Amino acid sequence: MSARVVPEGSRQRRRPTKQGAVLSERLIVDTALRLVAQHGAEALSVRRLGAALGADPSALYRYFRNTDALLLAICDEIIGRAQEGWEASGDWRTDLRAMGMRIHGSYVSQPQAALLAAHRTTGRPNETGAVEKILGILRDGGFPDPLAVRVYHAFVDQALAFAAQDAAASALPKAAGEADTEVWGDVYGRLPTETHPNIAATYPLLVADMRDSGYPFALELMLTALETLHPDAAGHPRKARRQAP
Amino acid sequence: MSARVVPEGSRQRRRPTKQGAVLSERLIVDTALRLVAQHGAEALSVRRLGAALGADPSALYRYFRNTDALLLAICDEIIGRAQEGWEASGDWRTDLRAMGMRIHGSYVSQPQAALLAAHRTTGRPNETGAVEKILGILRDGGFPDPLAVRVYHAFVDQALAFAAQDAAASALPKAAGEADTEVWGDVYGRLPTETHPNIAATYPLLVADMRDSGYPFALELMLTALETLHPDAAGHPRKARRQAP
DNA sequence: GACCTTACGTCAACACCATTGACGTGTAAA
DNA sequence: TTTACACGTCAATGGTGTTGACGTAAGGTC
Repeated sequence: MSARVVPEGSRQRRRPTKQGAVLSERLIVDTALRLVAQHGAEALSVRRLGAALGADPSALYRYFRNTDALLLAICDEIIGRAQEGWEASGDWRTDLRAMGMRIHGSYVSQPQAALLAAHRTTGRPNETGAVEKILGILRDGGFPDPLAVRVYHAFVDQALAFAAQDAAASALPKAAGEADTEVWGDVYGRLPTETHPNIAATYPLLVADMRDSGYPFALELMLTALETLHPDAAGHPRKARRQAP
Repeated sequence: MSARVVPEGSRQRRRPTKQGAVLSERLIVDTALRLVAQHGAEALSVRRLGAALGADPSALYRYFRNTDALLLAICDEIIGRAQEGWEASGDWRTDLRAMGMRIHGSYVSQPQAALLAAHRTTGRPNETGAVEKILGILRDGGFPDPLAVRVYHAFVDQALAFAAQDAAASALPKAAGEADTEVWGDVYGRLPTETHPNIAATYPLLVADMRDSGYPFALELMLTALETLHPDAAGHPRKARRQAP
């Protein structure tokens, strides 16, 4: 049972299932994404996916070695959708900002799948393509290689980490999500000045701010710091404005 | 079976299990943490925890409504440990850096609990305590309230998001984790210069850098940016050094 | 010390999960 | 037309969280 999977390229026989579906890697991934989008991350199981496809669950093992391989395929699809139609502007700040927001947005738009996907390295084409692009932005932007690599790492992990964080918030089972929201009113709103002076003093600001994602601001902070680290900033620390000089 | 759980405060009867263990919320949480530390993330299941305690697995449901409640309890313990023995130095850079690394480190040391808890708001004492401390660092450090709140949000979310990200890596089933690592050698190492010039040019640097967490550098970048945003930096953009002037 | 109440540990069962070896059918190539 | 084998199906294995029923022993009361 070791060589069960035939790679998609060399598949030839397309035998339909009892229920008439003709399976393919593509169809399976799409169905999985639809399943997750409709019924939540916990709805994704081999059995349910088999049912949604109109096939025996074990048929999936003809296409993916195990569920992990299937997950990686799903991840790559999400990464691909994030890059669709992107064009480099030539300014590294603009391009990094756009890339960050695209990655973050794409994952958050598929919260359930993002949760499964955000921490894996797939090595598939869409992923390597994204890595290549971001490294290109930094190197073409004038960052020396060792710095570019460190920045790439921090930048990508920040985008993915926040994406997962925000996706998780929207993907929580409804009960848990409401419980979390209530905590802000029930617990934080009632903390006395004596024990928690800083929370008490800033409570209205806190409640308002915590409603949105912290990523856009965190991203701007990272870009600000990168201005400082950029070789051009060495002698003449420019005022870090986006507008034309 | 609805009112199965008796809150820890009003427990009185301490009946030992067949194997002689006397259960308690505390003992269960500690045992769970030990189990994970010793045998890895995948060793934490109700059945295995029951065995480690010397009790029937279902006995746990006398103490926690479900595994989610158990993991949240574990989480509060982790937040608590992150702050143990911390003392404010008075310098906001130093204190933020220490707090960030403590939170991140503490979560990463308990990957599976971190995964569940990093995006939840518990409102329990250890959590509110941490919020209060970080807000204090920023406000005492001279950040005006609206900025302090925004920075707090970005800072905490970044620490938690990276913690979850890195925790996820160590919490992966062993096979999946190795697969991710291998991808860096098998796929990224073989990408040709023609299609992926930037990856090919920086590959050795990339491999070396991706082995560690991106968080420490991301944290330094955030601190650098905060120097720029701090009111003191307005007229005389100081050279952003940690040493004495 | 005897009695009650009931907390709580135990047992058995349920429904779900991923995975795999064996099997036979239908497809595509020869 | 024959043949090989890809691949869909079936059945079984050993894991998971969770729950209802049950009895025992612990604690409070007298």
